[in-house]
Amino acid sequence: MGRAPCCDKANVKRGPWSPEEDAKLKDYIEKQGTGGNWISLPHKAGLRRCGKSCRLRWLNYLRPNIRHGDFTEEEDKIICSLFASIGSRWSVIAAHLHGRTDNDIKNYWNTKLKKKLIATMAPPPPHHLQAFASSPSSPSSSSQYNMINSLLPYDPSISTNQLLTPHQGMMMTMMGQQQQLLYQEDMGSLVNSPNSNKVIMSHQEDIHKQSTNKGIMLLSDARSGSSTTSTVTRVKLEHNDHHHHHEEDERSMSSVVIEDYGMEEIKQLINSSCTSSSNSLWFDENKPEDKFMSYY
DNA sequence: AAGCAGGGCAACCGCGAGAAT
DNA sequence: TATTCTCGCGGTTGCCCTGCT
Repeated sequence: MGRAPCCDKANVKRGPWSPEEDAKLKDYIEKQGTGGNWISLPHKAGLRRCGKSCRLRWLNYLRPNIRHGDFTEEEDKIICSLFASIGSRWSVIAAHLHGRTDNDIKNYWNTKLKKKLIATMAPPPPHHLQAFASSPSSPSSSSQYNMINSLLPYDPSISTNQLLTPHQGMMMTMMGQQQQLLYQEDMGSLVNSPNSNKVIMSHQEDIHKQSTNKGIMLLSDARSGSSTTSTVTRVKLEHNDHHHHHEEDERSMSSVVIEDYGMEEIKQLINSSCTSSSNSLWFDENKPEDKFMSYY
């Protein structure tokens, strides 16, 4: 059984807000407050709107001290740094940017900042690029390096070192929420898993269960099937044997396929660049166990 | 001038979490 | 303890504007 709708959709107005509606809502909230109940607010305020719509309109547009447009470089830094460390938790990022809304930041990231970041990186071929693990510790291009250095650090309270080290724990805290791990025996059949979190949770078990497989680890966004957010972003050798029984296999597979740019790819760009400027913290290609452990 | 494509942004949708009952 | 309700969040959609042909 589905969830009951929050309002009678047939009797509420949808679409863009008129100045009159804005004025009604603003006036009501300024005088009465929200009363802690957005569902009943529109009726009290004389609006034929869904409570959720009112809330969104107030939070993203009408409430005092909202700023729109013209993100500063400093704000870019903050957004990129936080995105690299916590992912797409826009509300948290917004909390660090006075007067900005999560929606604004999300839109800004999706439409401008992400592209800006990608454009600044040395653009790899979009498909079947051999990269990353094949040269994980090589210096970034100067443009990439400069871009990232211009982005980090953003805040004395969150230093570059804090952001990047101990990198594995922090990055995997983030990735544990956002990414999935899949094991594929065949690189030609890469697919996204609908059970990403479970895969993360049971990762260690799977290592043992699948210890006989020559697997690769696939990382991608776990949240949606959107082409912009869940594209296969990175395939990297999964060192599936902690006891180094398959070193030959590993050597033969030490390469990465980047299928497309998605959210995770951007994070990787940010972080791989960060690591380049801090002595390659992602993993040490000479330590196979690091290839795996860094994703925990 | 008209049609088209792409970008930007406001708004909507559905879900999870926590509070209330 | 179970169920219902509400809020808040992130992802997605669709409209409008602008630039190009």
